[in-house]
This record gives sequence, structure tokens and C-alpha cells, in this order.
Amino acid sequence: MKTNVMESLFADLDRNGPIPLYYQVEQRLEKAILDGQIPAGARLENEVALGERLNLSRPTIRRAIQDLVDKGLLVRRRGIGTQVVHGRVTRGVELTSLFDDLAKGEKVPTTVLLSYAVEKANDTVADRLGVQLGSPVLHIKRLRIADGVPVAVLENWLPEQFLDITEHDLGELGLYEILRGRGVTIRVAKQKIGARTSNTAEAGLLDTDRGTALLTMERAAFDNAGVGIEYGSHYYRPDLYSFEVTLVEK
Amino acid sequence: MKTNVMESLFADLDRNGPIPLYYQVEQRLEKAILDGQIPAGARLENEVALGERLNLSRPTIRRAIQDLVDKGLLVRRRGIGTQVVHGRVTRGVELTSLFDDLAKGEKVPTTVLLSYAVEKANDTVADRLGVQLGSPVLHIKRLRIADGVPVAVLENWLPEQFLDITEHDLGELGLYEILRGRGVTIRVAKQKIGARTSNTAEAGLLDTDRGTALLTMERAAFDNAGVGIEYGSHYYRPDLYSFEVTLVEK
DNA sequence: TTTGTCAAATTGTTCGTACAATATGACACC
DNA sequence: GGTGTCATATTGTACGAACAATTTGACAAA
Repeated sequence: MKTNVMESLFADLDRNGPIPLYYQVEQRLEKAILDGQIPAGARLENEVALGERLNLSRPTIRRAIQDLVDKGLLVRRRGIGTQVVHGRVTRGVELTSLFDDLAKGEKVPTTVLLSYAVEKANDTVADRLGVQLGSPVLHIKRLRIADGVPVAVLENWLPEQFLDITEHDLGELGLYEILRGRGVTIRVAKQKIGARTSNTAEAGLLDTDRGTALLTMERAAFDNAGVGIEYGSHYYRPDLYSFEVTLVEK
Repeated sequence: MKTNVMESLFADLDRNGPIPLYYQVEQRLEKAILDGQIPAGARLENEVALGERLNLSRPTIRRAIQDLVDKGLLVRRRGIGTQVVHGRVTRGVELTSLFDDLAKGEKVPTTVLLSYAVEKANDTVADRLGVQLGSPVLHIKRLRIADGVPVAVLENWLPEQFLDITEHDLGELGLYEILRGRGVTIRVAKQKIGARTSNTAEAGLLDTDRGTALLTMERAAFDNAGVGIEYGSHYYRPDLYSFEVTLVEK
């Protein structure tokens, strides 16, 4: 039975296309696990046998499995084998924006642009983005709404190369979507998650009472050359949003 | 000059000992980066040359570099090379407890055990730990204090195998330290971070006013066999504690 | 000047192979 | 019955090799 699942899963790998073989295997395995086709606690076939059956070398199979171990979906023990982790399997926090998160669920995200201006970078912004103090940066502030309910206030600063992003763009799309559309790939992000009490203005924007708790997040994002792309300081309604993280010890 | 740094760094690898070669290289490289010996933005030698100089194969070198890329310390681009990331390099959140976090800083952590009891697992606990509903679990509640100031209230549930942890242990050591001492290795943890408003009792414990914001964290931790080790529901004083996460897109 | 092409440099993917380390279960031995 | 030993299964580490993909810079061509 397990054999059938595997066979069907890995039936037709594209050996000539641009997508790496290990990645194709990884994706299908991940889907099978998240869909429950391979149940929690189930043991996978050993690496060598898998390789033989799929006509792939052991390193290729290992790479696919290792990536899923790093994601916290699989667990392996020398001498024993590889298993799907017990416990509810959830996708961890990935490098996506709130807009993406909401769009992935059933919510309909909309955005109100609260302010839009080109400013000179202050100490904090210059430090986080790695740009010169006083250099021009785009400063935007948006209210994110899901199904008509305000969820978060997002404040972002972007370096000089993005000054041409228009107000219209920001009303239509999420910031990360705009960046992707311009060919920018975010590779590393450093986040700091905390909480504080809201003041009157903040509570007003989120349609709650002054003095209620806010979930806060600061993020600095960098592309694959290590250049600062975006610095954000956001606050969320904690009854509507939270952060999930999966940590894996290496 | 760069050459000298490298030479001295990788001078004597232990080729017979139990520590993998890639790990020895990784550790030394990481230290050199964190210490600033290799400055932000500096370019590393290419993989092949590094391998030749250290008498290691390219896969071994690659493994070491890849691990540091995954940690967000290095960045590499095909056709270009490998660089130390720009921006402040900070260690990300690791699989440690608040106790460890505080002990690593200059703070002196102490603990007050608020309650200690063996209970039957309710729905939530049974689900998160993957144990039978109604099976015995150890339920503890602790107040964590740093330098005399209360920082967090920690509530944990542990499965049957840990019922023999004593009240005395919990006063002396952090929970994760106790677990490590028993040979338990935590491999995967799923955390959910949020916020809420405190009630009178909670505010009293943390020496703040009722109605101030709390930072909350739920965590389920599993060992390398995927067995549930610990489920915790914690709240923190947000002016004294926050979570830092480094995300790396693969 | 601009554009296209090509070579060089570097990381990315994939294969094959060998041996080491660890957990399990079977079996012999005391 | 208990205990140690050994074979087996499986993942972990390490090597070597080849070719692909991408970026840069140099150079030629329009």
C-alpha cells in the first residue's frame, strides 16, 4: 500500500526541465504529507531503495528528505529510518507578507493607504536598511483589512531604488507582490516580535478600544546580495492574528 | 590578508576524531564571522580553491557553507561567489528556553514554583503532546524572574515519563536543562506567538497593572523520534522580552 | 556608441562509490 | 534467565567527477 502511494507520487519526473529533481521529489513528498496521504508517524522507505525505485541517486533522494527534515516535516534516526513527525503538521512561518497569509486563507484582503511620502532616512531606518543617513527612502503606511475588519497597520520604509512604486500599486497589491513583480527576491529577513498597549490613535485605526494589547513586529529584509530591501514596523490586532514558527534543531 | 585569516582558521582539523570535518569548518567559519574577523560583505574564496587548500573535497566545503547560508550568515550567488551578509549579524531564535536566553545575557535568572501537580491530560494537552486523553501528565506553573524583576509566567505539561521530575529540580534549573540532563534531545518545536490583555491575577504576578498588554507563546516540543516532550503556554512582560527570528528563503 | 557574442569564473545539480556509526533483533553462551 | 556478541538494516560522512546555469567582463561587430 505504501508502495502504491510512492509509485503514484513519483510517477513522472521531468528530467530535462529546469526544476531540479530533488526539488520535484521534495514537493511531492511534502504535499503527500500535508494532505495526509502519508500519515503522521509512518515510516518512509529507506533512501537506497527509494533511489532505486525512482532511478535517482542516493544523494538526490537525501537532499529532498533533508530539506523536509529541516522544515520539521520528517524526522530521521540512524539505523532506524525516516518517519513523518507526530503531532499536527502545520506549515511554519515563511518569508511572506501578511497580504499573502490572508490571501492563502479564505479572507479577502484589502488595503487602505494611510500615507505615502519620500523622506530622508533617519537613524533607525538607515541602520536597518544599510543606507546612508539622510538618503531618500519611500515611507508608506497602510491599513490592512480582511473581510471588512481591520487587522493590522503596516509601516514600511524602502530604499532609493523603489521610489517609483506608485500609490496605485500599493492599493492593488501586497508590497511583497510588487517586489516580486520587479524581480526582487527576498532571501533573509530578521524579525522581532513583541507586544505593547495601544494608544487612542492606534486603537481607532484598528476599531478597538484604547489600552487593548497590540502584537508588534519589526522586520528588516535583504535580497540575495545582502542588500536591504525593506524595513517595516507593524502592529496587529492580536485577536485576529498571530505568528507561527517551527524550529528545528540541527 | 584574507588568505592568512583562512590559513590560521583552518590550520589543524581533527581528521580522526568523532567531530565531522564539515562541522569543524562550519564552526570556525561561524566564529570568524561573528567575531568580525571576516567583515560583513567580504567575499569568501571559491569552493574549489578552499577545498584544495584545506585538503577537503568540494562536497565537504559546500556542506559547511550551506549550513551557514541556512543560518543567514552567508549569501551566495551562482557565477559570483559567497559573501558574508550585510547588516547586523545576529543569532536567530534557537531551540532554547527563556532560562537559557536569560542566562546567556548578563541577567541572573531565578524561578518560583507556583504550582506542581500530576493531572489527567485534557483535550488540548492530549492533542499537542500526542498522548491519550486522560493519561497522567505533570503540570507545572512557574514565575521566571530576572535580576529580581518578574519577566514571565510559564505553564507546562509533560508526559508520563517525566512524572518523577521533582519540585526541587524545578527550583534549581530551567526545564530544558533538566530535560537535557536526562538525555532528552528536543528536535522540533512548534511555536505560536501572540498577544492579549492581562487580567488582575496575571498583572499581579508580573507586577504590572491590570489591562496592560501581554506577549504570549504556546509551544509543543518533540524529540527526534517525533514523540511529544513538552507543551507550554506562557506569557511575558512585553517591555522586558521579545522574540527574534531570522528567516531564510531556500 | 551600442549591441551581441564569447570566454572565464563560480556556484548548482547529479551521479557513483565507499566506509563509519548506530539501533534492532537473533543467537549463543554462561 | 540474563548477558554479551554478531549480523543486518539504515542513515551519516566523505571522496571524486562531470556537466549545467548564471554572472561578469572583454572584445568584436554594427
